[in-house]
Parts: sequence; C-alpha cells; structure tokens
Amino acid sequence: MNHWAVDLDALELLFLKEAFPGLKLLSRSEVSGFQHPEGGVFWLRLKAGQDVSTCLPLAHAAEFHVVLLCDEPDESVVVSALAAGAAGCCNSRAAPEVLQQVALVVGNGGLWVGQSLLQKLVGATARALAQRPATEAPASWRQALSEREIQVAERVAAGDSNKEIARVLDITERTVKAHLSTIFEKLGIRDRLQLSLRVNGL
Amino acid sequence: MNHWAVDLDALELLFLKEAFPGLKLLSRSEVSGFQHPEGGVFWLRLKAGQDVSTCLPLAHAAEFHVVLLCDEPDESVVVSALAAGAAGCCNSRAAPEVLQQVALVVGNGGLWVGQSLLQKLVGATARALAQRPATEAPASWRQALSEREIQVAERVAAGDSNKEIARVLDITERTVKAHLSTIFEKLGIRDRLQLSLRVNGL
DNA sequence: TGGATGACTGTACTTTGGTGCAATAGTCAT
DNA sequence: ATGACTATTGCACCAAAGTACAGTCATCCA
Repeated sequence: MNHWAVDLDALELLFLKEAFPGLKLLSRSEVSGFQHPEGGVFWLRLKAGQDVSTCLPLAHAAEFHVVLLCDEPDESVVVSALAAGAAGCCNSRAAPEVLQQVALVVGNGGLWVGQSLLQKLVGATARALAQRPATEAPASWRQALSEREIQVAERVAAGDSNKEIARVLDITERTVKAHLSTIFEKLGIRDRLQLSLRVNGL
Repeated sequence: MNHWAVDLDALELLFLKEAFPGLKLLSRSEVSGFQHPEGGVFWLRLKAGQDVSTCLPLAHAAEFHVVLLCDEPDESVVVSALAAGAAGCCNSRAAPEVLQQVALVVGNGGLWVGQSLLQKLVGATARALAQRPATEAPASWRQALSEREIQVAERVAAGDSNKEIARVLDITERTVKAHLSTIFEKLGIRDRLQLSLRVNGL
C-alpha cells in the first residue's frame, strides 16, 4: 500500500512517517493530475474552520483513497467529508498504530471514523429508531398506566383541556383530574406539559 | 489478545480459527460468570430473527468485548446491538482478515461496524443534517416572535414553569406572563401546551 | 369471603396560568 | 420629535390545573 502526505507540516508528518516508512510527500497542486499504477492513500490536512469542499475534489480515481486529518473532527465535518468522497477522517494527532488501522480499513475499500463519532452516529440512529415505532413500541410510559389513564394521557399530550377530555371521554372533569394525578405520580412528573413531552418522546 | 468463540458451529469456527490460532471455545452457559485476568473478545452468534437482548446481557466486565456475528446485519440489529453494549457486529461469513481487523479495533476499545452499514449511518446523518439546518430554519414560529419571546417560548416548550423561567431570565413572573400573552396572540394559540407542541414541531 | 385494584365522583382547597388595564423606559425609523 | 415596537412591572381578577380526603361500584384473585 502506497501512502502520500499532501501538504502536511512537520507535526503530522512525524507520526505518519512512523506509521508508514515508505511515505511519500506531495504538494496540493500536484494531486489533481496525479497518477500511479497501484493507487494508495492520500493523507490530507483539514485546517480548523476550513471548508471540506475546498480540499476534497481531488483524486477521484477509484484506486486512490483520501483520509482527512482534522484537529477537531466533529460530527458535521466528518459526515460532510465522507459525503464528499473521503474514505476517512481522523484526528491529526492520531498515534501511528491508529493511522495503520485506518490505512488497513481504507485500503480495503472501507470507511473509517473514530469511535467517539461512531458512537454518536450509532446513538443518533438508535434514538431515531426508538422514536419512530411510536405505534408499536410500548414507549415505556404506556406500560406503567392503565387503559383509561393512557387515553387521558394521549389527549393531554395532544393539547386538550381537562374540560374537553371530560366531554369526549364522557366523564366528569373531576375524574380527569383524578386520572392525571395518578399519572403524574406513576411517571414521576409534575404537570400536563411534562406529560406531553414524555408522551411525544421528548 | 484472547479470543473465545461462544456457541459457534463449524462454519463460523473455520474462519475464526484461521484468524485467531489461539481461539478458545466456550458454551453460552459458561459465559455469565466467566473470569480471566487479561480479558479479551467474545465472538457470539446472533441467529436470524433472534433478539439482540437475549444474548447481550453477558460478560459486562469492562475487559471483555463482545462481537456479534450475524447472517444479515441490518441497520436496526447492529444499532441495537451496539446500544446493548456490544463492541461490534459483523457478517458471520466474514473473511479471516476482516475478523482480525475487527479484533484490532475492538481490542483497543473501539466500536466496529461494517462499511456498508457505516455508509448507511453516515448517509442517514448527512440527510438529517441537510434537512434540519435547525440553526437557520426560522421554524415559522420564530420569525413571528421577538428575541425575548423566543427565549420564553423555548423554556415553556421544555416544560419549565413561569416561576422557573422568571428565575433563569432574571425577570418577574409577571413579565413572563406578559410575554406569553403576546406569544399566544401572535401565534393564534391559547395556552402553553399548544405552544410546546408548536415549538417542538408537532 | 376478604382484599387489592381500577374507574368514577363529590367537596373543598391551593397553586399556577392567563388576561385587562396601566405605567415606565429604551430603541429605531420617519 | 413623534410614533411604533419591545421589555419590564404592578395590581386585580378569573379560570384552569392540581391536591387532599372521602366515598361508591365493579372485577379479579387468593
């Protein structure tokens, strides 16, 4: 596997050279028309505040993979980097072993992102999946409540007043209040707005 | 790095043994109280249709990492696996080289997911980021309100009481009420719960 | 048969939410 | 300077929300 460092300064080169003894240097201007029979990995620096798009439209031949080195790889940067065609994005002060790991994954055509970001992505997706099946997921608050209490809770969450709820459920306003009191206690909340947030998955 | 195959049958063992010559075997029942001074990686099989939760509440000591081998690792399975504490999830017919890659990442405390899934996660997040430029989208209700009113509206939407809002904004409860009254009129709603629904996009 | 639970209601009460009217003060544009 | 808008607050008032205590029915379970 060939590795090229593109416009990196001494600090990043240190670890990179340690990780890949055969590392070659390249200036940004040379990249555009660059050719090599075997392909390999370009290691690019993304400076703080720099836009991803300014450094990605390089080296789009399939046999070259681009890895960005960022100082603070946050979610949006990495996501847009990968969306723009990069194969990976990692911390610019990553240790040589990590860099080798990245190269291994990227070299096989994979994508690489750091574990903290991966956890964020997974977490975000997990949350999205948890919220979606609102119809079939017991949603936790449901199983704590009785049938009638669920009906009341849903109306409250929709913004109805006690009077309205009493009317549509054909019970006294007093009874609505009674149900609500037990709901609040069961769920450990204090008023209808908190209930609304809970029911609506916030 | 130690590796244990938990309840795997011949087919999966083949590649796994090739990847890790020192592989040891373990039955599922032995896992619960299992101890080892060095820790290592458990390779578990998740059969089609089997629920993730049934095989994850194992081996929660920090020095043990669990990798699930699935036949068809789709998005929801992998996400819930990782959410349940697994360190990775890959195809049960993965090649030895891939397994070694996984072990490397997982052994260092990272998470590992296949590239196709990673692409999905990244894609989904990219789409989410693109669709919800929450910072610049006026969200319709925002542009109708003054700066101060927006602050109040957001706190109400989060479930705060007038008293609490007054405290954090360092104004009188009366003033909070005043802001709310104008908010209600501007947005054509009648109370804080409806405001909450509006602000939270429901 | 007794006990637990849930649905339902009443009276009385406190707290919170929300409005009307009025006033002071700052900013900004005409 | 004058008017429009916003932020702020006070006082009074009403309505809605929520609590405390008590009671009736019905069902289900040991």
